Amino acid sequence: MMKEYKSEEEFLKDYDSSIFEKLSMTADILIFSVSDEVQNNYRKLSKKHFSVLLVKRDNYPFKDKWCLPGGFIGIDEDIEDAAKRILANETNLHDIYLEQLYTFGSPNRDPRMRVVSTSYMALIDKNTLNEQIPNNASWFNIMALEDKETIFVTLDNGSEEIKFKISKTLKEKTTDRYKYDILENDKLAFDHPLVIVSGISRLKNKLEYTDVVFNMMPEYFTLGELQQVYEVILGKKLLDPAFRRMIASKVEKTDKMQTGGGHRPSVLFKYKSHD
Amino acid sequence: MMKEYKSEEEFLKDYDSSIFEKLSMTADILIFSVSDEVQNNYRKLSKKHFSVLLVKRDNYPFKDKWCLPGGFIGIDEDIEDAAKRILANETNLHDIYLEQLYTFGSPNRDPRMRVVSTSYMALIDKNTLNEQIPNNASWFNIMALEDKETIFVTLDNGSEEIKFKISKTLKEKTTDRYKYDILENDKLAFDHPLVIVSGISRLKNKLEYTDVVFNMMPEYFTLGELQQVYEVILGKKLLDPAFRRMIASKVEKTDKMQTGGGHRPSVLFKYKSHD
DNA sequence: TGAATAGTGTCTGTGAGACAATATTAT
DNA sequence: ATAATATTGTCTCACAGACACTATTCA
Repeated sequence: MMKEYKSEEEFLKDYDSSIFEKLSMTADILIFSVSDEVQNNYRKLSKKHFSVLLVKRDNYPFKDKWCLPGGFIGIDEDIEDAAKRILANETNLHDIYLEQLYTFGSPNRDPRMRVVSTSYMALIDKNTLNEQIPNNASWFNIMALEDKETIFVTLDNGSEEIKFKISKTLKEKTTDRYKYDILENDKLAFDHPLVIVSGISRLKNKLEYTDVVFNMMPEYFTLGELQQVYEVILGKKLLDPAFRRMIASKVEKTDKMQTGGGHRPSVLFKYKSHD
Repeated sequence: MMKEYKSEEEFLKDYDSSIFEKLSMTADILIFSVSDEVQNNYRKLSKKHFSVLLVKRDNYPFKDKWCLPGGFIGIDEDIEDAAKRILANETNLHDIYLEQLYTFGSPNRDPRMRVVSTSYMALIDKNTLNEQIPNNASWFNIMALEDKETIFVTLDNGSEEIKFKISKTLKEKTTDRYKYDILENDKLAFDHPLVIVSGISRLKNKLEYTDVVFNMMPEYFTLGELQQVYEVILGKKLLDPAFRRMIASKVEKTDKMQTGGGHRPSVLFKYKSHD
């Protein structure tokens, strides 16, 4: 028989929080950015890559595999604060664009015990990274190919290549939501291939209807560079005039010019808020 | 000094999962639907309302306040499975549209202890509810008014009215993401006003670019009814011809007609997948 | 007949896709 | 001069907003 309490205070004094078995939580962060490839042809622009920061695990479980920067959430720590803490650990950056993505809660994600993980996406401009990233961390360029039912992803940091394959199945006919399953994966720990794929998908969508891209850009940029960033994340070429029309209201022309390439100089723009 | 392990198996055998303090997790579900208001004028259509299912708490904490259907997640239970279990508890429905929304993780959401909650949104067609909902549950019609910085919500189940007020602040200039804070709230438990508001916002967005609305419709419906559902959720009137153009590719005319109102009969349509 | 809803026609403006054309630089 | 990128012009087509008009029912 349940005891009758007269007030909330009385109830809380008595409350035994151990009646439900508790679990551990982590926050994992997709730190996305854009990298420039060194270019020797003096005429050509340096090619841009879409990239993500991974960390090599130096401990079990999944020792020597790569994973997303992450960590356990403190018992009195807000989840988003935990994400910020982890982000600052890796990059020493603060006040960064950070968005909660999805909470992964399959019972056997982690071989140690029950761990639920909330994933976040951070968008950074690499130029603001004045400090070095930690030894065990590395930027991987992302190449993703996608057909109706499969996603092929290759991550490349210049010396190592990580490939994995994900199947996608429409969850229901009324939406564009997919259930993702790992088909092939050697080098990534946990279910992080799923986290990466869902993050890429979210970012692609956000590019189309928000201004998030400017979180990955320096203060001044050319429209050509900006277009390249869109193209490399969306994975498709865009038409110049259409792109410029689309972006026109979001940017502001400055009196600075980008010169030095063996071609017509380009006006430098900056982000203009408001719409 | 950390012990050196030779293999993952060896490591796991030794692993002590108690080194991090664990926490509790719940799943809370926004069960959205559409209700018909009884209508006595034989000519008029019955007015539709956007509605959500709430449960009256019969226990501390927040005794006698209303809250979203929810419950603790079992130590070996997938979060989404927990959400389905809770949904079935309240409605006895299965195979329902269910979407993860957001994970709320402020340290003091729950006065008992640290509880992180993942919220889900379920969309149902009330006509498929053959069983009664539980005694302590009730459908509330949603009326939401919104200006630049505040959201006023009134929930009404016919005999009781719940009002609350939320402030919204743009998180950053590059997106349309808002930080919500509760300004006034008497009758709802926990941070559920925030959950409700973020769910409404998500649903509004989804209406515009997916077919989720059909999860709330019966198999056969008139375009007038369908338009009313859009209008009542979006909180604005739509123009008939524009609405019909927009919806045309998603529905299929049937040979059934809706008659009996004091006005021209209406063709019954059904959802047509593909696009 | 009239209130109420169902359904269509059409004008206009906006904006995206497509392609062509011109402009400017360093070597 | 030439390769490479920067930038603009313009035609067409699709589509959304707006408003007007016609159709059909039942008390």
